[in-house]
Amino acid sequence: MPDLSIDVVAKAAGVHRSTVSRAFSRPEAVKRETREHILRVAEGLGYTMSPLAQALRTKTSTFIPLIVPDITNPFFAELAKTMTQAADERGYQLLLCVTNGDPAKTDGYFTAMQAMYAPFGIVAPSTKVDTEAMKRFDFGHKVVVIDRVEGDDAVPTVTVDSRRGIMIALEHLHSLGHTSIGYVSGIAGTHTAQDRMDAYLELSAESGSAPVVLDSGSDLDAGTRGAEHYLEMDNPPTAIIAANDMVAFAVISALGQRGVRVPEDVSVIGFDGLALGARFNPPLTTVRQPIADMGHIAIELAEKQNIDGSVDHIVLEPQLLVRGSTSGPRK
Amino acid sequence: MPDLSIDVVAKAAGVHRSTVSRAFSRPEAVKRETREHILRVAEGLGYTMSPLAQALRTKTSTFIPLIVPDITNPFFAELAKTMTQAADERGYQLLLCVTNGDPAKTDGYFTAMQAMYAPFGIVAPSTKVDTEAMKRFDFGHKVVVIDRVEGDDAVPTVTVDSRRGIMIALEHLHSLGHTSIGYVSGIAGTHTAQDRMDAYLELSAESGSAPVVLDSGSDLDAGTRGAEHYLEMDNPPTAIIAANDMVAFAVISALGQRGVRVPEDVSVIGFDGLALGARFNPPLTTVRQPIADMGHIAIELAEKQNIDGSVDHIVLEPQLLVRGSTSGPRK
DNA sequence: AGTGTTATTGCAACCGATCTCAGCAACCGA
DNA sequence: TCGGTTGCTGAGATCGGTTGCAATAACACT
Repeated sequence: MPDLSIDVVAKAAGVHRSTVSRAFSRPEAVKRETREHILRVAEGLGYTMSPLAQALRTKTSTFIPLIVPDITNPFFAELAKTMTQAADERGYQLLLCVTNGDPAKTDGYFTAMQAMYAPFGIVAPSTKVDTEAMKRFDFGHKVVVIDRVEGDDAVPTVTVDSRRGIMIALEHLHSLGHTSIGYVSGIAGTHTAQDRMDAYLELSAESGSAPVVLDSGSDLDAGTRGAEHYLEMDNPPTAIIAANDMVAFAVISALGQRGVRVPEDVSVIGFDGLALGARFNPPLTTVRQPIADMGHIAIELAEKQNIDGSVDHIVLEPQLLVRGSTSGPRK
Repeated sequence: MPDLSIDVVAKAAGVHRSTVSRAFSRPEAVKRETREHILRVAEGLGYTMSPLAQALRTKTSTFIPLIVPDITNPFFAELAKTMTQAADERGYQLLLCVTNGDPAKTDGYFTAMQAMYAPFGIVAPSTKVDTEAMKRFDFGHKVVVIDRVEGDDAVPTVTVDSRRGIMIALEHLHSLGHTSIGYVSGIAGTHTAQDRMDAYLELSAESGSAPVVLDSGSDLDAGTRGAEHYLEMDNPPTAIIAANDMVAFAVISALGQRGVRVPEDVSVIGFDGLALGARFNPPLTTVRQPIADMGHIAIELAEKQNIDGSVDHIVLEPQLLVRGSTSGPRK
């Protein structure tokens, strides 16, 4: 395959470069026969335009970066999946950027994005810090964030209603007959995590029962710690709300290792609605976030902003997803 | 931030473009003072070179595509994670490409890669088909595959020794006292899946016990089907080897829903060594693949090939990772 | 026939780098 | 002092496209 530039196609079709260019990117500007002829020739040669050259010249590309802290976390993986799809439905090419929670890397990715003329970017932040970094770039105003953002209405966001989600979980548990419901938080840092926790505290108090936050630290072993705390209690709650599905998995696993059964001994409900939850043991009851919608909406918001400058803040409704990890309280 | 091209830096530093260029990409070719001066000026302006322009001119970029069928599968997620790291340790930028098993998409990605002057690519194939697609590109000879490849020694590969892995699993189970050991296969299509199955069949026969392949179909519900098959048997095996961790999860989950306990009633061992397995209920005993090594090695192989044209086939050793899903046979 | 539009296409500069080649100054030995 | 290196820098073409502008063709109308 010798280098296939626009010029060779032009020559082969007997027209000028610019005509070939137009045939591809501004079809209405070239006579139909000519265009069809060019396209046919190009096809025959197996020619495609160089996105690099295009980006360089037009100062805008179809690369759209998705910045996530950890692709290993199934939530982000599912997000990435739906976003890749949403992206190339619209002719974009998603670039996955994994920061591992390193703000320096976030910064690096931002400058890289700018250099690549990305029309916009999507950020699923690990910590509030990331959104700070964001603001240091004028690029910052072409980013949509999958989290709540504080004190900056200029950036579009899409989130799920945390309070509503916790409420749903609580209601589900109440309806099952639980009155003592604990909470295990996830990794702190995001507004979302904060919101869920706050919601739990508030709603719990409102319903008259004292909130029981199981010690969970702020690291990956939140689940384990929470489980230990549970075991040490004289009067442990009969149900546990986990800040997210991963934490729920960890809690159930840790509990299981100590001989505590779910849902027989305690009910556990997660928050996320990961597909993985269906294959957990037991299948995880959880508050489902419409992840696929989030992905699509994020891209729509970005495009919308790019066109008319509008900045929306979409809040989606979570849903209860009952599987096997909750049941009536023991005894 | 007005456009920051090499020319503005040149002007600001009072030198010619080409000197700035050299200051960055061929430091030894420019006088030290000059270089330092330029670098300082550039720094002050917050200038970085445009990877696009560079790629266009040099016909080689630092984008390296990682093509996976499904990022939602934790195995690929972990691979992606270690590869991003390995990549940017070496100054590359990993582009995650998700095919969802669609060969057409694989094709599309390949041409995109070529267009972006990727120096090489990494493919973790979902099916044998993908590697076919690969060969249609001259790019094909700058790809390393994370799987075995048949009939084409020209492409570097890195895999883990399937046979050895199954052997390890079998030995572990035997040493625990199991004699009747079943197998649940994963999604068919990759050589790896095939190899594991073959190894099971062979080794099982060699050890004198009749192989018991639990019906698992070829789709996502392999685990469920396997579990059902297990339940229907008059004399079910006392232990099960799952083709990979995800299948193991599904099997345990399905079994659990039917009241069968792991490892009390049946032992289950997986294959992969996913981090997630540690948080499963029970924590999954498994044959661990050195995923991180695979990522690094894949990149090394690619670089090596690019330099001296050598094509290696690395086969890594798997390890036993004992957690909680295996124990002695019941009764 | 003369002139004004409109539809197409060609020309050439430009995007932000790289790289070959040539120019020039300093340095070396004879 | 002069030819020969060597070291460093500038010129300018080039990578693969895009796009404003000019040129030409085609068609309509008076």
